[in-house]
Amino acid sequence: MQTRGVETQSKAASTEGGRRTRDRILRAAAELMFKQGVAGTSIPDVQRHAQVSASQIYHYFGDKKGLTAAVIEYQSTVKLEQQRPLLDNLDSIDALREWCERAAVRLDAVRCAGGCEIGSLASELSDSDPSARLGLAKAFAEWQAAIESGLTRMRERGDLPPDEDVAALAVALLAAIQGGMLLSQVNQDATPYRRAVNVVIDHIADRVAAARAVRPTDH
Amino acid sequence: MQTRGVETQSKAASTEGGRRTRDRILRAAAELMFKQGVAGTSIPDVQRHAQVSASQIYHYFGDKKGLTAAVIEYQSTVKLEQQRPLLDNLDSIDALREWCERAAVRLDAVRCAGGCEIGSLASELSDSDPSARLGLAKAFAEWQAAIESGLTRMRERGDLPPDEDVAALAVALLAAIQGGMLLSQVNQDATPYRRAVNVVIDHIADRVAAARAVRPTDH
DNA sequence: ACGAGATTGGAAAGTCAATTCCAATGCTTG
DNA sequence: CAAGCATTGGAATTGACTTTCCAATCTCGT
Repeated sequence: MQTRGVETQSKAASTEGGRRTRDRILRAAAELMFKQGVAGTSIPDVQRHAQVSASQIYHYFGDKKGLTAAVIEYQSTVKLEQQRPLLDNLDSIDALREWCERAAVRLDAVRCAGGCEIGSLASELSDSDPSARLGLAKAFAEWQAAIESGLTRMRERGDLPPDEDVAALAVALLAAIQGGMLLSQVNQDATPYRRAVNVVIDHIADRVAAARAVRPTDH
Repeated sequence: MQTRGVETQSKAASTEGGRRTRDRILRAAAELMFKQGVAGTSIPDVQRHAQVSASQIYHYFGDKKGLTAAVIEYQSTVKLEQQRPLLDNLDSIDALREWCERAAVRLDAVRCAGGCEIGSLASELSDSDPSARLGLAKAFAEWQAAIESGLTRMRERGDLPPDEDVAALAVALLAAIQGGMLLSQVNQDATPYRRAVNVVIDHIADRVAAARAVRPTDH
């Protein structure tokens, strides 16, 4: 429980029905804000999509900013949870490739619409909504930490050179994912994403090879 | 002169004064849309900033979509022109580093606000405005072509292996730039951008080393 | 069953944006 | 200079959106 300033805070639901309503609103808002952007999503839009009245939205989320904040938190946790099994085991080249390819398949499925759920929100809100920016920074940090943790294990295991800057590699991979998704979104084709990500992973693979060269046969 | 559909087209100015007005509007709109996003920039905003009346904007650009399209074209050409001398000579590791570092310095100067002029527009408009998407895709394509062209020269010169996939490297660098700028924007710190870009350039440098290994002493 | 708080519907206020319109002024060309 | 088009100012229209408000209705513990 952090100290909050004047910011609006969303209220939890007390009853079962309320919980379902709140959830319905959140899901609808998340979907719409992803597909049309935050500014492009009006409260009436959310009302229609979630089949609720305006008062319900304002009851649970205070105002649009509160709803947006809730959507950010929702998307962050959802994306993290979806990838949890993979995210916790990014300690091999194959695992990295598998994880990134999973995202590529999703891109294909939606014709690259929307790009990254978090990235799109970040681009739209970072400069205008400081508290949103913090939430998004946290989401990216968790992602980065997951990658870095896997790379660190590889380094400890000797798959990467002892002096390898795994933090830089993690940032580079995250950037490749975000930038790749943006390029794919603009081109409506997942190829740029795949290329960008694969180049970075190739680079990591080269580092693995470099580590092997020093300790040729360890396992 | 391309075949246009129902799209609004911006009208050129006939008089000198008109030209200056049109320019003032364009510059103001570009700046505001960059700093606040397209949706966050209203026509009255542009009016105030450019010191013009509403009719002048509608006179020269038809409607907001037309103004947005003009801004996209404007930003594309401006960014390209700004970097022209560097862009045309991206045929060495040093040149690549210099070019990317130039952007990093700009990021520092604005505390990473706004990210990339083109990237931000791309993220906001790609899914909602098809013709904007095309314009942005073109801008990215020109950038990618410039990088690829430099890398191709390096390959022809023997600085890169003959079978090196320079298109993939170019996309990867562009993605690192875009993704890195996004991460830097969210974190209000240019470090992520620098790390992401440097990792990719390091990778290219490794490839140069690989090419040298095959033809040790050529020059 | 009763009362408090939770939840809901829907109207209404207030704001602001996009766009249109028309009248006025300026410039250019014959 | 006079007609004609370019340019400009500013009001008016229209519509949408955010948010508030109040009067129901519902739920739940006691």
